[in-house]
Amino acid sequence: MIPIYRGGSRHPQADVCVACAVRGQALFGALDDAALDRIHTRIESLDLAADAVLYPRGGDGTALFTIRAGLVRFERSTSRGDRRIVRLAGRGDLIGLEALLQRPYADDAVACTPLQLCRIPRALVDELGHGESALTRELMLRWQDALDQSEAWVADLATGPARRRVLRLLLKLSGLTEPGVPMWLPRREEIGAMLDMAIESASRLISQLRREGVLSATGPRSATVDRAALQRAIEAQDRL
Amino acid sequence: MIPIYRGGSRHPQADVCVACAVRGQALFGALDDAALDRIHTRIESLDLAADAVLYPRGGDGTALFTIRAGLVRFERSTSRGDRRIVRLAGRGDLIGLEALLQRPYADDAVACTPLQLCRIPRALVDELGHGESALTRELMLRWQDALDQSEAWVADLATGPARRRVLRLLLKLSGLTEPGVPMWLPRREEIGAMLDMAIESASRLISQLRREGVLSATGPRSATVDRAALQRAIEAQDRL
DNA sequence: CGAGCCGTTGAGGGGATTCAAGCTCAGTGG
DNA sequence: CCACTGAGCTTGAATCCCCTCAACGGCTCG
Repeated sequence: MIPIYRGGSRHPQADVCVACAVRGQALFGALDDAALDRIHTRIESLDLAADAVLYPRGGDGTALFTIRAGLVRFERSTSRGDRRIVRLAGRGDLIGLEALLQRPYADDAVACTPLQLCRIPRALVDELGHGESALTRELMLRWQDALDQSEAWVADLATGPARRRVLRLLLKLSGLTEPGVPMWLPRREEIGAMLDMAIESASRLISQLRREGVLSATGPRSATVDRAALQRAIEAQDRL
Repeated sequence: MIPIYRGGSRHPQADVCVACAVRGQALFGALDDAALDRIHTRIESLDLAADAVLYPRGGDGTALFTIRAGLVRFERSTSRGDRRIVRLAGRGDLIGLEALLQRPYADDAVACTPLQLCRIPRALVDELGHGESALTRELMLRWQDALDQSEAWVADLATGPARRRVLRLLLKLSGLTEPGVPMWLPRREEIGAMLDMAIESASRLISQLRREGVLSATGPRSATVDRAALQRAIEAQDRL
């Protein structure tokens, strides 16, 4: 586990940051240890249970968050009243960027799995941002990544017949999972909200893929996928 | 029209920029006239015909663009080989932001209508960006807007039955049109690529809406919508 | 043990696709 | 001048995919 205390003179959070597994890919990865030392007191670690709401759409953004472990989904409710999941974020992603612009959060952010986060106050980034062009560039990268993810969502998960969409969702989910550990398998209702289909359709397709050996459940909300079989299934699907 | 020459000492493009109708909402809107004077020689005006490709996905981004007039669509091709329109941009929008990150363009950008653009070299923004925190903030705003648009696309245009998606597309298109002028009406094949439906379905629904009086064609690729009737139709649709 | 949530499966109906034909219109060349 | 062509749009008919409605089983929890 992460050591909580090490050098007596340093703030515990500084050590946590230095040892952090995602630091290399996180926002402050560009900063050196000395800079980290200056900011550690402002960043707080945060744990959330699955299905907990990290922030609501419209809530005023006073902080952004780095995902150290787990999966977050972004939801909106449609004019019809039902919710639609519009994007996912995983380990290393920086979310809630709207906060930097003094804007309300654009989506509900909800934990898919148990979450480990770092909470970064808006003011902290503002302070560091002055003149710190490496940090600015890092921020823009995050924005572009999020945009890219969202557009890919349209092209991959909102296109084609139901079976194709489920297959591509499994591909994306398995990509968001570190090798070895089983993949997060959404509830049927959640698959429906991601792919715009009825829960019965989601259930039928997941069951079918289990029978085909593409998928096998390891728990109520987790599974392992046969990557090769999945790839074959997608190609077969696209050939039609 | 825009005056091309005014003060003898200034570069013609400077006058164009000062007089530009979208300057208030454009990237360099934050800059004053003096600053504009320094950069005008680097920005060039650009006109494109409908259906022309502004830049291709994967092309290396050496410039970004401000839309002065017209509509741009962003396309990707799916693994199945067919294309999918994932987002639209209109007047005042800044596009091709990836260029700032020395990244290849993420989508094909194609003109929906005749376009008037300003081409902004990447290097220019880089230079101005040093210390210029107002510009940086402006950039981040653009990024967040694009992300928001993309997520709204999922929630609005990729959700629900075909009729609902067509209605919401008309709503979005009419919102991107300045009042008075007729709205751009996509080809049926383009509607299909935006809403993931067959061209026959798109045709049937457009025809039906025309019969209902929501829509009336003013040309082969333009139409006017009855905003009130459209709103009523959407609400009726959502009530089901 | 009953209540409630979640997942599964079946039956039936409806909406969207597919296949097909015919239409208008612009451009081309006899 | 006008048939010829091809692209885009429309409409019909048949098919099929997916939704809806429904019933049922496993599971947790009060």
